[in-house]
Amino acid sequence: MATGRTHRPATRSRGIPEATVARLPLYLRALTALSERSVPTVSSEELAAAAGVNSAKLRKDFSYLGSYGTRGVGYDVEYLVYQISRELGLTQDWPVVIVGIGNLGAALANYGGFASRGFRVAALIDADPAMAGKQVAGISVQHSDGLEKIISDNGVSIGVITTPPGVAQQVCDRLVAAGVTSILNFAPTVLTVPDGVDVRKVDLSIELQILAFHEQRKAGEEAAANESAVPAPAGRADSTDQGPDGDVPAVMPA
Amino acid sequence: MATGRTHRPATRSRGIPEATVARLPLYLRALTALSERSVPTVSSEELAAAAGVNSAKLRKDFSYLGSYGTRGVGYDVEYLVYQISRELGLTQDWPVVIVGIGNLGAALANYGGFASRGFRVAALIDADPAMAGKQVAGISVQHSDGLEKIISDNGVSIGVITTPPGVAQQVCDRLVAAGVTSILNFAPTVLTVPDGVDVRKVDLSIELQILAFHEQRKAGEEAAANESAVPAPAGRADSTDQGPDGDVPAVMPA
DNA sequence: TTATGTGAAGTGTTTCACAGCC
DNA sequence: GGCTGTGAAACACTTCACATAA
Repeated sequence: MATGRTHRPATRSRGIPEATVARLPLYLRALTALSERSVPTVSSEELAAAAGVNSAKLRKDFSYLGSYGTRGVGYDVEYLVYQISRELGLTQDWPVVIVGIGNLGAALANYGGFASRGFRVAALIDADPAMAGKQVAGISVQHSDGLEKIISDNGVSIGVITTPPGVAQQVCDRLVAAGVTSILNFAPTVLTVPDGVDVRKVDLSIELQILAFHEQRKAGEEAAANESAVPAPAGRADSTDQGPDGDVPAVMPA
Repeated sequence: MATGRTHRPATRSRGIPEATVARLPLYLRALTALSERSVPTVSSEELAAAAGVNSAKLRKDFSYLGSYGTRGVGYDVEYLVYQISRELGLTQDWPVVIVGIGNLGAALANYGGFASRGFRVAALIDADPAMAGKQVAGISVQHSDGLEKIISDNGVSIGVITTPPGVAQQVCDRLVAAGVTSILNFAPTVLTVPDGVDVRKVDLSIELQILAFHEQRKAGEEAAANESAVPAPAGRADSTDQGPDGDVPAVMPA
Protein backbone atom coordinates (compact mmCIF):
# COMPACT_ATOMS: atom_id res chain seq x y z
CA MET A 1 0.00 0.00 0.00
CA ALA A 2 1.30 3.32 -0.96
CA THR A 3 2.25 5.54 1.89
CA GLY A 4 0.86 8.41 0.08
CA ARG A 5 0.28 11.72 1.57
CA THR A 6 -3.03 12.60 0.21
CA HIS A 7 -4.43 12.54 3.60
CA ARG A 8 -7.78 11.96 4.82
CA PRO A 9 -10.13 14.67 4.01
CA ALA A 10 -9.12 17.37 6.25
CA THR A 11 -12.70 18.07 5.77
CA ARG A 12 -13.14 19.64 9.10
CA SER A 13 -16.62 19.63 10.42
CA ARG A 14 -17.77 17.81 7.33
CA GLY A 15 -16.89 14.30 8.35
CA ILE A 16 -19.76 12.26 7.02
CA PRO A 17 -19.24 8.54 7.60
CA GLU A 18 -18.83 6.43 4.48
CA ALA A 19 -21.71 4.22 5.52
CA THR A 20 -23.93 7.27 5.63
CA VAL A 21 -22.76 8.54 2.25
CA ALA A 22 -23.56 5.15 0.76
CA ARG A 23 -27.14 5.45 1.98
CA LEU A 24 -27.81 9.01 0.87
CA PRO A 25 -28.65 7.95 -2.69
CA LEU A 26 -31.18 5.54 -1.22
CA TYR A 27 -32.89 8.28 0.73
CA LEU A 28 -32.76 10.52 -2.27
CA ARG A 29 -34.52 7.98 -4.41
CA ALA A 30 -37.27 7.50 -1.85
CA LEU A 31 -37.65 11.25 -1.42
CA THR A 32 -37.82 11.82 -5.14
CA ALA A 33 -40.68 9.36 -5.36
CA LEU A 34 -42.50 11.20 -2.58
CA SER A 35 -41.82 14.49 -4.26
CA GLU A 36 -43.36 13.22 -7.47
CA ARG A 37 -46.46 12.34 -5.54
CA SER A 38 -46.45 15.83 -4.07
CA VAL A 39 -46.10 14.58 -0.51
CA PRO A 40 -45.06 17.63 1.48
CA THR A 41 -43.54 16.10 4.60
CA VAL A 42 -42.44 12.70 5.79
CA SER A 43 -41.49 11.22 9.14
CA SER A 44 -38.28 9.35 9.75
CA GLU A 45 -40.31 6.21 10.21
CA GLU A 46 -42.07 6.48 6.85
CA LEU A 47 -39.03 7.51 4.92
CA ALA A 48 -36.95 4.77 6.51
CA ALA A 49 -39.51 2.19 5.45
CA ALA A 50 -39.50 3.52 1.91
CA ALA A 51 -35.73 3.38 1.77
CA GLY A 52 -35.45 0.00 3.40
CA VAL A 53 -33.54 0.98 6.53
CA ASN A 54 -34.55 1.54 10.12
CA SER A 55 -35.54 4.92 11.40
CA ALA A 56 -32.85 5.33 14.04
CA LYS A 57 -30.20 4.87 11.41
CA LEU A 58 -31.88 7.34 9.11
CA ARG A 59 -32.12 9.99 11.80
CA LYS A 60 -28.50 9.46 12.72
CA ASP A 61 -27.51 9.75 9.08
CA PHE A 62 -29.43 12.99 8.67
CA SER A 63 -27.90 14.37 11.83
CA TYR A 64 -24.54 14.39 10.06
CA LEU A 65 -25.96 16.67 7.40
CA GLY A 66 -27.52 19.10 9.83
CA SER A 67 -30.85 19.58 11.52
CA TYR A 68 -33.20 19.57 8.60
CA GLY A 69 -36.28 18.18 10.31
CA THR A 70 -38.94 19.59 12.55
CA ARG A 71 -39.61 17.84 15.84
CA GLY A 72 -43.08 16.56 16.17
CA VAL A 73 -43.61 16.93 12.43
CA GLY A 74 -40.99 15.31 10.24
CA TYR A 75 -38.96 16.38 7.25
CA ASP A 76 -39.90 18.68 4.43
CA VAL A 77 -39.55 16.53 1.33
CA GLU A 78 -38.46 19.18 -1.15
CA TYR A 79 -35.99 20.73 1.20
CA LEU A 80 -34.43 17.40 2.02
CA VAL A 81 -34.19 16.45 -1.65
CA TYR A 82 -32.24 19.59 -2.21
CA GLN A 83 -29.96 19.19 0.79
CA ILE A 84 -29.06 15.62 -0.02
CA SER A 85 -28.54 16.42 -3.68
CA ARG A 86 -26.23 19.21 -2.74
CA GLU A 87 -24.34 17.08 -0.27
CA LEU A 88 -23.82 14.39 -2.89
CA GLY A 89 -22.75 16.93 -5.44
CA LEU A 90 -25.68 16.24 -7.70
CA THR A 91 -26.66 19.83 -8.13
CA GLN A 92 -23.84 20.15 -10.58
CA ASP A 93 -23.42 18.50 -13.92
CA TRP A 94 -21.13 15.48 -14.14
CA PRO A 95 -20.03 14.52 -17.61
CA VAL A 96 -19.23 10.81 -17.73
CA VAL A 97 -17.58 8.62 -20.32
CA ILE A 98 -18.37 4.95 -20.72
CA VAL A 99 -15.58 2.87 -22.18
CA GLY A 100 -16.45 -0.48 -23.66
CA ILE A 101 -19.80 -0.55 -25.41
CA GLY A 102 -20.81 -4.16 -25.17
CA ASN A 103 -24.03 -5.33 -23.64
CA LEU A 104 -23.28 -3.79 -20.31
CA GLY A 105 -21.99 -0.51 -21.65
CA ALA A 106 -25.13 -0.18 -23.72
CA ALA A 107 -27.28 -1.00 -20.72
CA LEU A 108 -25.62 1.76 -18.76
CA ALA A 109 -25.92 4.24 -21.60
CA ASN A 110 -29.63 3.57 -21.67
CA TYR A 111 -30.06 3.65 -17.94
CA GLY A 112 -32.46 6.38 -17.00
CA GLY A 113 -31.20 6.82 -13.49
CA PHE A 114 -28.17 8.73 -14.66
CA ALA A 115 -29.56 11.67 -16.49
CA SER A 116 -32.07 12.35 -13.78
CA ARG A 117 -29.32 12.71 -11.22
CA GLY A 118 -26.91 15.09 -12.77
CA PHE A 119 -24.91 12.59 -14.75
CA ARG A 120 -24.56 13.23 -18.43
CA VAL A 121 -23.10 10.68 -20.78
CA ALA A 122 -20.53 12.80 -22.56
CA ALA A 123 -19.26 10.00 -24.74
CA LEU A 124 -19.41 6.30 -25.47
CA ILE A 125 -16.05 4.88 -26.38
CA ASP A 126 -15.08 1.54 -27.86
CA ALA A 127 -11.89 0.05 -29.21
CA ASP A 128 -13.65 -1.76 -32.02
CA PRO A 129 -13.55 0.34 -35.21
CA ALA A 130 -16.72 -1.39 -36.33
CA MET A 131 -18.56 0.17 -33.40
CA ALA A 132 -17.52 3.71 -34.22
CA GLY A 133 -20.40 5.76 -35.50
CA LYS A 134 -23.08 3.41 -34.27
CA GLN A 135 -25.85 4.96 -32.28
CA VAL A 136 -26.37 3.67 -28.77
CA ALA A 137 -28.93 5.35 -26.58
CA GLY A 138 -28.99 8.16 -29.08
CA ILE A 139 -25.27 8.79 -28.80
CA SER A 140 -22.72 8.06 -31.44
CA VAL A 141 -20.00 5.66 -30.33
CA GLN A 142 -16.49 7.00 -30.77
CA HIS A 143 -13.27 5.14 -31.27
CA SER A 144 -10.91 4.96 -28.33
CA ASP A 145 -8.15 6.75 -30.21
CA GLY A 146 -9.83 9.98 -29.30
CA LEU A 147 -10.23 9.17 -25.63
CA GLU A 148 -7.83 11.77 -24.29
CA LYS A 149 -9.27 14.57 -26.37
CA ILE A 150 -12.83 13.67 -25.47
CA ILE A 151 -11.99 13.77 -21.80
CA SER A 152 -10.24 17.08 -21.83
CA ASP A 153 -12.72 18.71 -24.20
CA ASN A 154 -15.61 17.73 -21.99
CA GLY A 155 -13.97 18.19 -18.65
CA VAL A 156 -14.77 14.61 -17.72
CA SER A 157 -13.70 13.56 -14.27
CA ILE A 158 -15.69 10.35 -13.96
CA GLY A 159 -15.13 7.31 -16.13
CA VAL A 160 -17.00 4.04 -16.32
CA ILE A 161 -15.15 0.95 -17.46
CA THR A 162 -17.21 -1.81 -19.04
CA THR A 163 -14.49 -3.42 -21.10
CA PRO A 164 -13.30 -7.00 -20.94
CA PRO A 165 -11.01 -7.53 -17.94
CA GLY A 166 -7.90 -7.91 -20.06
CA VAL A 167 -7.84 -4.31 -21.15
CA ALA A 168 -9.39 -2.67 -18.11
CA GLN A 169 -6.09 -1.65 -16.53
CA GLN A 170 -4.76 0.01 -19.64
CA VAL A 171 -8.03 1.82 -20.21
CA CYS A 172 -7.87 2.90 -16.61
CA ASP A 173 -4.33 4.20 -17.03
CA ARG A 174 -5.33 6.24 -20.05
CA LEU A 175 -8.36 7.65 -18.30
CA VAL A 176 -6.29 8.67 -15.31
CA ALA A 177 -3.54 10.15 -17.46
CA ALA A 178 -6.16 12.17 -19.28
CA GLY A 179 -7.48 13.62 -16.06
CA VAL A 180 -10.19 11.30 -14.79
CA THR A 181 -10.13 11.05 -11.00
CA SER A 182 -13.08 8.77 -10.30
CA ILE A 183 -13.64 5.40 -11.88
CA LEU A 184 -16.52 3.00 -11.73
CA ASN A 185 -15.18 -0.38 -12.72
CA PHE A 186 -17.41 -3.19 -13.95
CA ALA A 187 -14.56 -5.33 -15.19
CA PRO A 188 -13.69 -8.16 -12.83
CA THR A 189 -10.16 -6.97 -12.20
CA VAL A 190 -8.40 -5.09 -9.45
CA LEU A 191 -7.35 -1.74 -10.83
CA THR A 192 -4.22 0.01 -9.66
CA VAL A 193 -4.48 3.74 -9.58
CA PRO A 194 -2.36 6.59 -8.24
CA ASP A 195 -3.17 8.32 -5.03
CA GLY A 196 -6.05 10.68 -5.26
CA VAL A 197 -8.03 8.61 -7.72
CA ASP A 198 -11.13 6.85 -6.45
CA VAL A 199 -12.16 3.49 -7.77
CA ARG A 200 -15.41 1.76 -7.02
CA LYS A 201 -16.16 -1.60 -8.45
CA VAL A 202 -19.28 -3.53 -9.20
CA ASP A 203 -18.81 -7.20 -9.80
CA LEU A 204 -21.96 -8.88 -10.91
CA SER A 205 -20.81 -12.35 -10.07
CA ILE A 206 -19.65 -11.42 -6.58
CA GLU A 207 -23.16 -10.56 -5.56
CA LEU A 208 -24.40 -13.90 -6.77
CA GLN A 209 -21.66 -15.68 -4.89
CA ILE A 210 -22.66 -13.98 -1.68
CA LEU A 211 -26.23 -15.06 -2.26
CA ALA A 212 -25.05 -18.61 -2.89
CA PHE A 213 -23.26 -18.59 0.43
CA HIS A 214 -26.39 -17.66 2.31
CA GLU A 215 -28.50 -19.99 0.24
CA GLN A 216 -26.23 -22.87 1.09
CA ARG A 217 -26.33 -21.96 4.73
CA LYS A 218 -30.12 -21.99 4.69
CA ALA A 219 -30.15 -25.44 3.16
CA GLY A 220 -27.61 -26.65 5.68
CA GLU A 221 -29.56 -25.34 8.59
CA GLU A 222 -32.60 -27.34 7.77
CA ALA A 223 -30.63 -30.54 8.01
CA ALA A 224 -28.66 -29.43 11.03
CA ALA A 225 -31.77 -29.21 13.09
CA ASN A 226 -31.17 -32.55 14.77
CA GLU A 227 -27.45 -32.77 14.64
CA SER A 228 -25.86 -30.52 17.20
CA ALA A 229 -22.30 -30.20 18.33
CA VAL A 230 -20.00 -32.05 16.01
CA PRO A 231 -17.00 -33.33 17.98
CA ALA A 232 -14.76 -32.30 15.15
CA PRO A 233 -11.60 -34.29 14.68
CA ALA A 234 -9.96 -30.91 14.44
CA GLY A 235 -7.30 -32.36 12.27
CA ARG A 236 -6.19 -30.58 9.18
CA ALA A 237 -8.42 -30.33 6.25
CA ASP A 238 -11.61 -29.95 8.06
CA SER A 239 -13.37 -26.81 8.62
CA THR A 240 -15.95 -26.48 11.27
CA ASP A 241 -18.55 -27.89 9.10
CA GLN A 242 -19.02 -29.30 5.67
CA GLY A 243 -21.08 -28.72 2.65
CA PRO A 244 -24.68 -29.72 3.03
CA ASP A 245 -25.18 -31.79 -0.04
CA GLY A 246 -22.37 -34.20 0.50
CA ASP A 247 -20.96 -34.97 -2.87
CA VAL A 248 -19.05 -32.33 -4.65
CA PRO A 249 -17.45 -32.35 -8.02
CA ALA A 250 -13.71 -31.93 -8.17
CA VAL A 251 -12.31 -28.50 -7.84
CA MET A 252 -13.03 -25.42 -9.85
CA PRO A 253 -13.11 -25.38 -13.56
CA ALA A 254 -9.89 -23.99 -14.89
CA MET B 1 -26.70 -9.86 10.61
CA ALA B 2 -28.98 -12.41 9.16
CA THR B 3 -31.68 -12.07 11.68
CA GLY B 4 -33.93 -14.77 10.48
CA ARG B 5 -36.59 -16.38 12.51
CA THR B 6 -34.64 -19.55 12.20
CA HIS B 7 -31.72 -18.57 14.18
CA ARG B 8 -28.99 -21.03 14.48
CA PRO B 9 -28.94 -23.29 17.52
CA ALA B 10 -25.74 -23.59 19.42
CA THR B 11 -23.93 -24.54 16.27
CA ARG B 12 -20.52 -23.37 17.24
CA SER B 13 -18.49 -20.87 15.32
CA ARG B 14 -20.44 -21.21 12.10
CA GLY B 15 -20.27 -17.45 12.15
CA ILE B 16 -18.22 -16.05 9.32
CA PRO B 17 -18.50 -12.26 9.38
CA GLU B 18 -20.45 -10.76 6.52
CA ALA B 19 -17.52 -8.57 5.61
CA THR B 20 -15.40 -11.65 5.22
CA VAL B 21 -17.99 -13.45 3.11
CA ALA B 22 -18.13 -10.45 0.83
CA ARG B 23 -14.40 -10.72 0.23
CA LEU B 24 -14.19 -14.45 -0.39
CA PRO B 25 -15.21 -14.06 -4.05
CA LEU B 26 -12.38 -11.57 -4.43
CA TYR B 27 -9.84 -14.00 -3.07
CA LEU B 28 -11.30 -16.72 -5.19
CA ARG B 29 -10.88 -14.69 -8.33
CA ALA B 30 -7.27 -13.90 -7.53
CA LEU B 31 -6.58 -17.52 -6.65
CA THR B 32 -8.19 -18.76 -9.84
CA ALA B 33 -5.89 -16.51 -11.82
CA LEU B 34 -2.89 -17.92 -9.98
CA SER B 35 -4.15 -21.42 -10.51
CA GLU B 36 -4.40 -20.82 -14.24
CA ARG B 37 -0.77 -19.77 -14.22
CA SER B 38 0.04 -22.93 -12.31
CA VAL B 39 1.40 -21.06 -9.33
CA PRO B 40 1.56 -23.66 -6.55
CA THR B 41 1.67 -21.53 -3.42
CA VAL B 42 1.13 -17.93 -2.49
CA SER B 43 1.83 -15.81 0.58
CA SER B 44 -0.78 -13.72 2.30
CA GLU B 45 1.12 -10.65 1.15
CA GLU B 46 1.05 -11.60 -2.52
CA LEU B 47 -2.49 -12.79 -2.54
CA ALA B 48 -3.65 -9.72 -0.68
CA ALA B 49 -2.02 -7.49 -3.28
CA ALA B 50 -3.69 -9.44 -6.07
CA ALA B 51 -7.05 -9.13 -4.42
CA GLY B 52 -6.66 -5.49 -3.50
CA VAL B 53 -6.79 -5.80 0.28
CA ASN B 54 -4.17 -5.76 2.98
CA SER B 55 -2.56 -8.92 4.22
CA ALA B 56 -3.63 -8.71 7.84
CA LYS B 57 -7.22 -8.60 6.77
CA LEU B 58 -6.77 -11.51 4.45
CA ARG B 59 -5.16 -13.66 7.12
CA LYS B 60 -7.89 -12.79 9.54
CA ASP B 61 -10.49 -13.66 6.95
CA PHE B 62 -8.89 -17.02 6.27
CA SER B 63 -8.66 -17.72 9.96
CA TYR B 64 -12.44 -17.88 10.05
CA LEU B 65 -12.39 -20.67 7.52
CA GLY B 66 -9.75 -22.71 9.28
CA SER B 67 -5.99 -23.07 9.23
CA TYR B 68 -5.36 -23.66 5.60
CA GLY B 69 -1.89 -22.18 5.34
CA THR B 70 1.59 -23.34 6.25
CA ARG B 71 3.67 -21.08 8.46
CA GLY B 72 6.83 -19.96 6.82
CA VAL B 73 5.50 -20.99 3.43
CA GLY B 74 2.10 -19.62 2.53
CA TYR B 75 -1.07 -21.10 1.09
CA ASP B 76 -1.51 -23.91 -1.37
CA VAL B 77 -3.38 -22.32 -4.25
CA GLU B 78 -5.44 -25.30 -5.39
CA TYR B 79 -6.38 -26.30 -1.92
CA LEU B 80 -7.49 -22.81 -1.05
CA VAL B 81 -9.50 -22.47 -4.25
CA TYR B 82 -11.36 -25.58 -3.26
CA GLN B 83 -11.93 -24.57 0.33
CA ILE B 84 -13.24 -21.15 -0.56
CA SER B 85 -15.41 -22.55 -3.32
CA ARG B 86 -16.88 -25.01 -0.91
CA GLU B 87 -17.43 -22.40 1.74
CA LEU B 88 -19.24 -20.18 -0.74
CA GLY B 89 -21.29 -23.10 -1.97
CA LEU B 90 -19.84 -22.93 -5.46
CA THR B 91 -19.02 -26.59 -5.65
CA GLN B 92 -22.65 -27.20 -6.33
CA ASP B 93 -24.69 -26.17 -9.30
CA TRP B 94 -26.96 -23.15 -8.92
CA PRO B 95 -29.63 -22.78 -11.55
CA VAL B 96 -30.56 -19.13 -11.93
CA VAL B 97 -33.36 -17.35 -13.75
CA ILE B 98 -33.03 -13.85 -15.13
CA VAL B 99 -36.27 -11.94 -15.40
CA GLY B 100 -36.36 -8.93 -17.69
CA ILE B 101 -34.28 -9.35 -20.81
CA GLY B 102 -33.45 -5.80 -21.75
CA ASN B 103 -29.93 -4.54 -22.20
CA LEU B 104 -28.92 -5.40 -18.69
CA GLY B 105 -30.54 -8.80 -18.63
CA ALA B 106 -28.78 -9.64 -21.86
CA ALA B 107 -25.49 -8.40 -20.46
CA LEU B 108 -25.87 -10.69 -17.49
CA ALA B 109 -26.88 -13.64 -19.63
CA ASN B 110 -23.69 -13.16 -21.59
CA TYR B 111 -21.51 -12.60 -18.57
CA GLY B 112 -18.84 -15.26 -18.43
CA GLY B 113 -18.23 -14.98 -14.74
CA PHE B 114 -21.37 -16.90 -13.93
CA ALA B 115 -20.91 -20.17 -15.69
CA SER B 116 -17.36 -20.49 -14.43
CA ARG B 117 -18.52 -20.25 -10.85
CA GLY B 118 -21.26 -22.76 -10.59
CA PHE B 119 -24.08 -20.57 -11.78
CA ARG B 120 -26.12 -21.86 -14.65
CA VAL B 121 -28.65 -19.71 -16.42
CA ALA B 122 -31.65 -22.00 -16.34
CA ALA B 123 -33.94 -19.56 -18.10
CA LEU B 124 -34.34 -16.07 -19.46
CA ILE B 125 -37.79 -14.67 -18.88
CA ASP B 126 -39.49 -11.62 -20.28
CA ALA B 127 -43.01 -10.26 -20.17
CA ASP B 128 -42.90 -9.06 -23.75
CA PRO B 129 -44.43 -11.68 -26.07
CA ALA B 130 -42.27 -10.33 -28.85
CA MET B 131 -39.18 -11.42 -26.96
CA ALA B 132 -40.33 -15.01 -26.52
CA GLY B 133 -38.31 -17.37 -28.62
CA LYS B 134 -35.49 -14.96 -29.28
CA GLN B 135 -32.03 -16.26 -28.63
CA VAL B 136 -29.93 -14.38 -26.11
CA ALA B 137 -26.57 -15.77 -25.15
CA GLY B 138 -27.59 -18.97 -26.83
CA ILE B 139 -30.67 -19.37 -24.70
CA SER B 140 -34.22 -19.02 -25.85
CA VAL B 141 -36.18 -16.34 -24.03
CA GLN B 142 -39.41 -17.57 -22.46
CA HIS B 143 -42.55 -15.69 -21.68
CA SER B 144 -43.22 -14.88 -18.07
CA ASP B 145 -46.46 -16.84 -18.05
CA GLY B 146 -44.39 -19.94 -17.47
CA LEU B 147 -42.32 -18.50 -14.65
CA GLU B 148 -43.67 -20.70 -11.88
CA LYS B 149 -43.27 -23.88 -13.86
CA ILE B 150 -39.75 -23.01 -14.96
CA ILE B 151 -38.73 -22.41 -11.40
CA SER B 152 -40.11 -25.60 -10.00
CA ASP B 153 -39.02 -27.74 -12.93
CA ASN B 154 -35.47 -26.52 -12.61
CA GLY B 155 -35.28 -26.30 -8.85
CA VAL B 156 -34.29 -22.66 -9.09
CA SER B 157 -33.60 -20.95 -5.79
CA ILE B 158 -31.86 -17.83 -7.06
CA GLY B 159 -33.56 -15.21 -9.20
CA VAL B 160 -32.16 -12.11 -10.86
CA ILE B 161 -34.47 -9.18 -11.49
CA THR B 162 -33.55 -6.85 -14.34
CA THR B 163 -36.99 -5.52 -15.09
CA PRO B 164 -38.13 -1.91 -15.02
CA PRO B 165 -38.72 -0.75 -11.44
CA GLY B 166 -42.46 -0.60 -11.82
CA VAL B 167 -42.89 -4.35 -12.09
CA ALA B 168 -39.99 -5.47 -9.91
CA GLN B 169 -42.06 -6.05 -6.80
CA GLN B 170 -44.66 -8.17 -8.53
CA VAL B 171 -41.99 -10.20 -10.27
CA CYS B 172 -40.33 -10.61 -6.90
CA ASP B 173 -43.58 -11.79 -5.33
CA ARG B 174 -44.06 -14.38 -8.03
CA LEU B 175 -40.50 -15.60 -7.73
CA VAL B 176 -40.83 -15.98 -3.99
CA ALA B 177 -44.20 -17.69 -4.24
CA ALA B 178 -42.69 -20.12 -6.72
CA GLY B 179 -39.92 -21.04 -4.32
CA VAL B 180 -37.04 -18.66 -4.95
CA THR B 181 -35.28 -17.74 -1.72
CA SER B 182 -32.47 -15.49 -2.95
CA ILE B 183 -32.89 -12.50 -5.17
CA LEU B 184 -30.42 -10.25 -6.87
CA ASN B 185 -32.22 -7.04 -7.69
CA PHE B 186 -30.99 -4.59 -10.31
CA ALA B 187 -34.18 -2.58 -10.40
CA PRO B 188 -33.95 0.67 -8.47
CA THR B 189 -36.66 -0.23 -5.99
CA VAL B 190 -36.78 -1.50 -2.47
CA LEU B 191 -38.20 -4.99 -2.54
CA THR B 192 -40.30 -6.34 0.28
CA VAL B 193 -39.88 -10.03 0.90
CA PRO B 194 -40.93 -12.48 3.59
CA ASP B 195 -38.58 -13.64 6.25
CA GLY B 196 -36.09 -16.16 5.08
CA VAL B 197 -35.65 -14.64 1.66
CA ASP B 198 -32.40 -12.82 0.95
CA VAL B 199 -32.29 -9.82 -1.31
CA ARG B 200 -29.15 -8.15 -2.53
CA LYS B 201 -29.36 -5.12 -4.69
CA VAL B 202 -27.08 -3.51 -7.19
CA ASP B 203 -27.94 0.01 -8.14
CA LEU B 204 -25.80 1.34 -10.90
CA SER B 205 -26.57 4.95 -10.25
CA ILE B 206 -25.87 4.72 -6.53
CA GLU B 207 -22.26 3.88 -7.17
CA LEU B 208 -21.92 6.90 -9.43
CA GLN B 209 -23.49 9.11 -6.81
CA ILE B 210 -21.00 7.97 -4.23
CA LEU B 211 -18.20 8.77 -6.63
CA ALA B 212 -19.68 12.19 -7.25
CA PHE B 213 -19.67 12.86 -3.53
CA HIS B 214 -15.97 12.13 -3.26
CA GLU B 215 -15.24 13.95 -6.47
CA GLN B 216 -16.91 17.05 -5.14
CA ARG B 217 -15.00 16.74 -1.92
CA LYS B 218 -11.71 16.58 -3.81
CA ALA B 219 -12.56 19.74 -5.67
CA GLY B 220 -13.33 21.50 -2.44
CA GLU B 221 -10.16 20.33 -0.84
CA GLU B 222 -7.88 21.77 -3.45
CA ALA B 223 -8.84 25.16 -2.18
CA ALA B 224 -8.11 24.21 1.39
CA ALA B 225 -4.97 22.35 0.49
CA ASN B 226 -2.45 24.97 1.48
CA GLU B 227 -3.34 25.39 5.08
CA SER B 228 -2.75 22.00 6.64
CA ALA B 229 0.94 21.21 6.76
CA VAL B 230 0.16 17.53 6.65
CA PRO B 231 0.73 16.58 10.24
CA ALA B 232 -0.11 12.99 11.04
CA PRO B 233 2.67 10.84 9.68
CA ALA B 234 0.70 7.73 10.24
CA GLY B 235 -1.92 8.76 7.81
CA ARG B 236 -2.65 6.48 4.97
CA ALA B 237 -3.71 7.20 1.49
CA ASP B 238 -7.12 5.82 1.51
CA SER B 239 -7.63 5.38 -2.16
CA THR B 240 -6.55 1.98 -3.32
CA ASP B 241 -9.58 0.82 -1.51
CA GLN B 242 -11.95 -0.25 -4.12
CA GLY B 243 -15.23 -1.78 -3.41
CA PRO B 244 -18.69 -0.83 -2.69
CA ASP B 245 -17.85 -1.53 0.76
CA GLY B 246 -20.38 0.60 2.24
CA ASP B 247 -22.65 -1.79 0.61
CA VAL B 248 -25.80 -1.37 2.47
CA PRO B 249 -27.38 -4.41 3.95
CA ALA B 250 -30.18 -4.96 1.59
CA VAL B 251 -31.72 -7.80 3.27
CA MET B 252 -33.70 -7.81 6.34
CA PRO B 253 -36.48 -8.91 8.33
CA ALA B 254 -39.83 -7.41 7.93
C1' DT C 1 14.21 -17.44 9.37
C1' DT C 2 9.89 -16.82 7.42
C1' DA C 3 5.09 -16.18 7.16
C1' DT C 4 0.79 -17.83 9.36
C1' DG C 5 -2.75 -17.39 12.95
C1' DT C 6 -4.75 -14.70 16.52
C1' DG C 7 -5.54 -12.14 20.98
C1' DA C 8 -5.89 -7.37 21.90
C1' DA C 9 -6.30 -2.67 20.68
C1' DG C 10 -8.23 0.60 17.69
C1' DT C 11 -11.72 2.41 14.61
C1' DG C 12 -16.19 2.57 12.47
C1' DT C 13 -21.20 1.61 12.50
C1' DT C 14 -25.63 0.55 14.46
C1' DT C 15 -28.90 0.59 17.98
C1' DC C 16 -30.82 2.25 22.19
C1' DA C 17 -33.22 5.36 24.81
C1' DC C 18 -34.44 9.68 26.07
C1' DA C 19 -33.85 14.85 26.22
C1' DG C 20 -35.51 18.61 23.62
C1' DC C 21 -38.58 21.08 20.79
C1' DC C 22 -42.84 21.64 18.07
C1' DG D 1 -48.52 13.82 22.32
C1' DG D 2 -45.41 13.12 18.61
C1' DC D 3 -41.15 13.02 16.37
C1' DT D 4 -36.50 14.71 15.82
C1' DG D 5 -31.66 14.85 17.25
C1' DT D 6 -28.01 12.77 19.82
C1' DG D 7 -25.01 11.04 23.64
C1' DA D 8 -23.87 6.54 25.18
C1' DA D 9 -23.81 1.57 24.79
C1' DA D 10 -23.44 -2.29 21.93
C1' DC D 11 -21.73 -4.38 18.11
C1' DA D 12 -18.86 -5.13 13.87
C1' DC D 13 -14.82 -4.71 11.49
C1' DT D 14 -9.88 -3.60 10.85
C1' DT D 15 -5.27 -3.24 12.19
C1' DC D 16 -1.47 -4.19 15.19
C1' DA D 17 2.02 -6.92 16.89
C1' DC D 18 3.83 -11.06 18.23
C1' DA D 19 3.60 -16.00 19.70
C1' DT D 20 3.71 -20.01 17.05
C1' DA D 21 5.00 -23.41 13.89
C1' DA D 22 7.41 -25.18 9.73
